[in-house]
Amino acid sequence: MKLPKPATAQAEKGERPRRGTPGQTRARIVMAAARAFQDEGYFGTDSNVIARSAGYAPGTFYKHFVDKRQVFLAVYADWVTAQWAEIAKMLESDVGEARLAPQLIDQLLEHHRLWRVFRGSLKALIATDTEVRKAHRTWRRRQLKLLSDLLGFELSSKDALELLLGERIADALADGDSEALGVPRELARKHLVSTWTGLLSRRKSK
Amino acid sequence: MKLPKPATAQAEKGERPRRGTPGQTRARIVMAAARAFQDEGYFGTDSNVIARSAGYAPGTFYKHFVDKRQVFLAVYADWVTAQWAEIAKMLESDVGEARLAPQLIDQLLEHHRLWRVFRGSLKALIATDTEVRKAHRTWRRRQLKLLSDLLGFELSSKDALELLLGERIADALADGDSEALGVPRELARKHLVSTWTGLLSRRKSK
Amino acid sequence: MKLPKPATAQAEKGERPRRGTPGQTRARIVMAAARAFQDEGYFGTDSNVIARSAGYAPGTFYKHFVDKRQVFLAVYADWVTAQWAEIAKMLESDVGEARLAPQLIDQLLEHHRLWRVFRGSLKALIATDTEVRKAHRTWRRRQLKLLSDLLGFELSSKDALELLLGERIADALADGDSEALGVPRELARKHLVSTWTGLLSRRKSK
Amino acid sequence: MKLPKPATAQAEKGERPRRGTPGQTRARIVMAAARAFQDEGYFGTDSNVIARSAGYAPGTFYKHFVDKRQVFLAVYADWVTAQWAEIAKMLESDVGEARLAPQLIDQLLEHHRLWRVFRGSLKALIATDTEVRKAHRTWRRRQLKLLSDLLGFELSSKDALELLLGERIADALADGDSEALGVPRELARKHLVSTWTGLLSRRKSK
DNA sequence: GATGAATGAGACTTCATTCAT
DNA sequence: GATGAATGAAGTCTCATTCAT
Repeated sequence: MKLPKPATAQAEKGERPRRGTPGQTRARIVMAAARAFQDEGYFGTDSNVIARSAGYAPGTFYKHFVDKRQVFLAVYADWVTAQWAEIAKMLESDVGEARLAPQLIDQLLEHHRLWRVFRGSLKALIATDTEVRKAHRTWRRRQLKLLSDLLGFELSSKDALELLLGERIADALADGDSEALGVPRELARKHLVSTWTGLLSRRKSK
Repeated sequence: MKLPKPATAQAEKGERPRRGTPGQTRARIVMAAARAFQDEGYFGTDSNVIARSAGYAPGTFYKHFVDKRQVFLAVYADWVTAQWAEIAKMLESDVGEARLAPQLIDQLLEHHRLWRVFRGSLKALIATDTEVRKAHRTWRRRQLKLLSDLLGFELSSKDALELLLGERIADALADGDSEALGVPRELARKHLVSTWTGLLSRRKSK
Repeated sequence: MKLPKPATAQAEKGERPRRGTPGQTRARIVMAAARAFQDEGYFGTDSNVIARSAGYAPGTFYKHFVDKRQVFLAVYADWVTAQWAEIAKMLESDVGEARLAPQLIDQLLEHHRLWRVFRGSLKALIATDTEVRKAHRTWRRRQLKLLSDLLGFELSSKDALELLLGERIADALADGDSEALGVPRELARKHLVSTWTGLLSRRKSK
Repeated sequence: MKLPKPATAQAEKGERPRRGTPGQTRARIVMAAARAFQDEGYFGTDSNVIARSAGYAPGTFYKHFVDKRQVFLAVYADWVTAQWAEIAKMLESDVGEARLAPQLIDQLLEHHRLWRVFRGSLKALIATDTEVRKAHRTWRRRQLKLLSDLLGFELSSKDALELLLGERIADALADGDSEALGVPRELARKHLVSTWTGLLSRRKSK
């Protein structure tokens, strides 16, 4: 199973618009939206700001997305896609077995740290917005499938639980929740590393 | 250490408003807000609706809360308080050791299920709103302290991590995230029960 | 059968707002809307303009009408109501039989002249908007009933046809359509007068 | 006097666009606009939709019409032209005198029924838009002239009034207004037929 | 002649908040 | 303490129109 390239790949950064292809424009808007959602949260920005900060007029936004929620879904798709692209790359590289799990975890943590605010909005939307919830479940299933493919074996429901926990811990570390409880970052990190070490040790040749 | 009574305790249900004590009015508004936040989420309701559904005029809302965020904080406080009151009660009751952990966990899960949407909003606000974030951290510390008191021993950071995980799993179960990953509810529940069984077994007489 | 008083009756003209009763505010907005619809047509104004010209902020408009269409319906109701109030008054006055029909017709023509643009919008909305169409039909039935009551006999379908024609001629005169065809205003007027003379002659004592 | 052929005559149906003569393109856009105006009304469609549904890009629309109002005028012209072409054809055919009037009326009614929504928009625009009003009056005069030509005698202003009434009745039937008043369709139709029978009986040989 | 991406003013509507009563 | 009418800034979205290709 292959995840699509993040749409933003098409938007050469630093570029200004003025009559681009729909794909580029869309990608620039998604990038701007990602930034905005991360800076102010979904409920803290608006489509006009997103369009302008991508270098476009408000109307352009709605030529590419039927409503605000749709950019959110697009950003979400990019987020998942980008993360799994990195994971896949690491798994396919020839980093020594011992160093692989820490590396994966560090990238997981970093990713969640960078997208902390976005993920806050995501949680709120999953709870209220049916369409976002549906998208979220779909991504879940795909992630599981993808990881099975990458590891070369079927994941048990125990594995899936560990995966889920991993993500939640990453979130907790990202928003400083664990520190508030006096859990040292390193402890949490170790927990994650050991979980994944187990997972990775079982993988088939590649 | 003692957590305050949930403010809503003051609002005898079924009561109609009209010139109550400030405390009663406030409590009624908090209750109405809780319902609204749970039904539509923080970003899906408005202060006028909350006031009206509590039986008051919009202005009354602002006599008791300087802004919308403050009711949210009040609801949050109630939420934490109510949950810990239940936990404390269970720990203080003489339920047999063996049945205590499952009972605690079931109440935890139920609590998160009932407040799923509210917790979605909470996540979003923690990520964007400094004041909510601060409140969240304060509650965290108090929870830890409270549990120590209840159990009669100092919690290690490992314990704290387990606690954190427990909450996150409860959230995951509440919003159906685990099902999407094919994790049977029972598996997750068992994980929680075993964690808490360990915790409880170490407690000092009371 | 009695038609309700036009809501605008409540709005003492020339008055400025600042905390009125809902009824007064609503009435002022309806009056402003009527003016706006008459000056620029339904599609030529907007709710903000209407609110401002009634002396209110945009939000106030939506406290009284769920959307723009609803003011239109309110203006429409006022229009019909006002016209029939005048008709009823004339029929109940003791103007000599001979002078009654001309007087009625002149008021009909004047009324349509004054509301020419509004009636244009009405036609467009009847054709496109289900809710307006429904309202229109309801008013139709009430008008017929009311006239029967006023005249003291049941109207035949032939009478109803004449009524309909009368209104359409009034419209045609109002928008200058008859002049364009070289139909002298007086000719059309006479036609109407003779129709109504017949109608009136049959009425029961009262 | 001769009315121009409806422009749409140039657009062979079923044809796809792409580099046609200006006339064909224009005609296709007019056809698409007619459909749109009839389906959603003038205020319910937009120029982009019209262009696309004619098979062109938005820009093409503005190559052929300086603004939205101009297509409306073109559709209007087509509407009148098409109707009078049919009337002329009937008058020139050798249908028996007795069957001519009913046939004319039925086509009149059908025509108005088919264009009900369009005519609603027309009414609104006549009331608000000077240019449309001017066009309307011009058409009126031409219709009168044309009918004189076809009948072979000068129409009196009484005749013109009957004509006007006929059209208004056709409108009333088309939008169900007469039914709402309990006027049976057949009654209205008979009224029209008898008017036209009179008119036709006076015509000079041809 | 045709394209279609882009525009931006502006319409509709919402909602947190105020304040005179 | 309570009211609720009023506010107005701001957000979502539309659409007639332009213009570089």
